[in-house]
Amino acid sequence: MASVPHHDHVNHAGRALVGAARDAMVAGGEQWTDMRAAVFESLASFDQPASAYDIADRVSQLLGRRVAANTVYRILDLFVSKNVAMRVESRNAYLANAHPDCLHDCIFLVCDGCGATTHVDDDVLSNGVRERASAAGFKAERPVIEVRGRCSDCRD
Amino acid sequence: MASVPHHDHVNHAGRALVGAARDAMVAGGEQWTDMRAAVFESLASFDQPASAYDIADRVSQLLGRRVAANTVYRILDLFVSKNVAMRVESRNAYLANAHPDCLHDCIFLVCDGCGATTHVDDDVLSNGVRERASAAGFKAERPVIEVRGRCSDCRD
DNA sequence: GCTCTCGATGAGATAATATAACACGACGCC
DNA sequence: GGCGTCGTGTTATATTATCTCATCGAGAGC
Repeated sequence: MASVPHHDHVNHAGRALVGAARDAMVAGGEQWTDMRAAVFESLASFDQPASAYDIADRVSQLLGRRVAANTVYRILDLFVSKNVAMRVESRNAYLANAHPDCLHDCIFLVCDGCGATTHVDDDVLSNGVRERASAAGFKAERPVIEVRGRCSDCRD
Repeated sequence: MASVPHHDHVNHAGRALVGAARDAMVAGGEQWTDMRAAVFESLASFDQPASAYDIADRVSQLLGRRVAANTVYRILDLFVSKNVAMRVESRNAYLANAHPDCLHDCIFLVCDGCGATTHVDDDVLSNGVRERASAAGFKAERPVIEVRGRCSDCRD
């Protein structure tokens, strides 16, 4: 598989992930409030893309009080804009970003069997998509590349 | 721009488009009922991706009676499965397919200014995405490549 | 300390998108 | 006629997303 581009970022995990998210937010001029921390932790605690409502439930549990969806949406939108979370369009769901510090157009492999979603980067491909858009006179702002299919565990 | 792959299909328009859709459906072993024709015509009458509810409204108008969303969804799902329509995931909306007879993974350029969505094909890119998925042990079934941005009319 | 403003959150309502459950009629087949 | 399948109608409900306005606290300027 020598031809496949690799990714050698540190993949922040657990509390380190939270720290990386906080740093990225602060670096972007945003506050890191308790609520935002709670939303991020909840988001990161899923092993699959989570809907805003899933997250709202988990945040509510975490904080011991009811947190409304719109609070969660506001924060998720902010996270996405700061590259701390990513939205999986074809599932209307969100993922924590393991390396917010580095900017890629990412490619999601979304398993229709188990829902697991893996995230790969391939700048050659994503630049190709951007170039293809430019060639059509289009100013690419946010490429969305997601592949629906079956992960290795869920193939027949 | 000689390096950009082209597309030389006949782009069916108007009634010819409807005919192509009907043929594709029939070829796929599906019926072409009045309701399906009405949904397809309504879909094709939009110059932008249309939501199922937009379509339901237009079908209702066309038929002079109330047609419920789920009827439209059923038919749209069928259309998508037969490649007669396509779903734009990042807008929760649908487009008629101008050449149902030929199968591509398509790339949508979705303008966040005016909503216009153009459809390009680039088998080199889409195969690249499929290969990238395979390399990760993933069985690609439906690649989704959509680019959010600004069309040439809506750039600053 | 006081007040002003601003950003963050709370609360409730509502909109927009999508699916479920079940009934009914048309049609083909036996 | 009796049965099965397919397409649609009808109603209800689930899920996702946004809007509006109120409140609260931190910091700036005085």
